[in-house]
Amino acid sequence: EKPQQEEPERREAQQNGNGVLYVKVMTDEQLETLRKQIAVYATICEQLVEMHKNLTTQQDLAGVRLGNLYCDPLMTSAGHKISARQRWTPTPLQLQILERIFDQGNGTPSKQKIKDITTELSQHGQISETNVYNWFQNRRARSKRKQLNATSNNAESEVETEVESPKDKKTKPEEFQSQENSTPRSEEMCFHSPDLSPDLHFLDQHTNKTESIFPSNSGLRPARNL
Amino acid sequence: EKPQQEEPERREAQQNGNGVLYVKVMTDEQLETLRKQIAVYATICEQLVEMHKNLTTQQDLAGVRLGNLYCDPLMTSAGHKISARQRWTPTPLQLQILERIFDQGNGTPSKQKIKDITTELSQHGQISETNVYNWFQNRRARSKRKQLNATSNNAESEVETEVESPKDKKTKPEEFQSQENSTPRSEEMCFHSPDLSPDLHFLDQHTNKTESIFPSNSGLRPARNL
DNA sequence: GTATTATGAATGAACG
DNA sequence: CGTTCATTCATAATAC
Repeated sequence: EKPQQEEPERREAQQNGNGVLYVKVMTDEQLETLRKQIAVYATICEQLVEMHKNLTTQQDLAGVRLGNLYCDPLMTSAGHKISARQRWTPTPLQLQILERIFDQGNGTPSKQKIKDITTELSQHGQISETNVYNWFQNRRARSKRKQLNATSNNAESEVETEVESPKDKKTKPEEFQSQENSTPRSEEMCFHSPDLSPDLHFLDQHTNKTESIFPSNSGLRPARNL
Repeated sequence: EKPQQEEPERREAQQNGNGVLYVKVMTDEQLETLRKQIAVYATICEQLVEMHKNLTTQQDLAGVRLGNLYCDPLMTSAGHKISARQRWTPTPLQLQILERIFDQGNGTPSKQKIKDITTELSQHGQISETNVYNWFQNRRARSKRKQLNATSNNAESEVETEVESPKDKKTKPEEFQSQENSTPRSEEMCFHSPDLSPDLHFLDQHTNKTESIFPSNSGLRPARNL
């Protein structure tokens, strides 16, 4: 079942300085549908959270654990090898905080700073100072590499004027290499709003300005009730 | 009840052969971002629903089996492909060249080398330096792993444990190394079960049709693993 | 269609 | 700090 306006191929060539930039094209209706879907999800999530809160006031969830109780499917024959995760993985909340700190630009977290951050983050999950230190090291290095890559093969900035400037955590240099995967893993999923809307912008191909798809303040935050 | 936000007019006139078609324009990157955001919501919703079910039924969590039941009204519609590519796939020709270079033993793909190779390969299909870099990384890593596995197979008797290998080099005594949340608080609650309640009808009161503009199989699939 | 495998990409940690 | 390694995840390709 599909929307009425049809066009199998909806790529359109758009000229920029360097040649052809491929963009996706949506109709108004499709956009509206999309917007609604997101809004619905947002609302549902909030309601479910609310529901959950009500329920948990009477019941503690200490027992809830996603154990590897079922053993490791990969090691069935080997038997007693319980694979423990050996590398730290930041929870979404931790990541969010880290990113925020990183974005504040104070590039070099001092020793003391690391300690503080670690303390704060440890409230949201297991973490060590080493983890924090490494994270900043990696974050900086990769950010820089991306920047270099971007400037080297792209002299022209067509979409720029983005909200973010110094950190560009999502600026994707190549148009055909659009991975940039910050895909949330389900194990790390939690209730926090996945940071919707603020960074989403449409490209105005005529004025070279960007504008947000949705109004930033009311946009995807229905929040009321179903 | 419909999320209430008024969208200022952001139409753009775009010429096509048949006249003026009003469309929205997104870059690949923007589309990808959007898609991920929705996916996050979808996953969160599933987890919340699951949690809610667990709580309301006072069910012992150890016994919760997850069915691969997909009942996502938002995602199951047949969409058309808006977003095409997600990951680079080398053409046979490119692969051939890459393998040849790899076999030459100069296991060190220097930065400049990468550039050259990329340039060469781009004549046979779309490719970026990152792709080349990743390819060599992966190629080397997997080659090495195979080697290790092969030699350890010699020992026999013990059934293969796969991940475990006599690689002491990296073993660093990390005192605070660990992952799993030992104290789940409500914000961090995570569930692995991809089971979605069949009787959730998200869109019912918003629209009658449940269509998605995204292909159901290309990324909005909320659950991590099938 | 569904399950499995191969492999591109992301990333925490280590090295120099 | 920049680079590299090791591990993990998601998905294209493929088998069933």
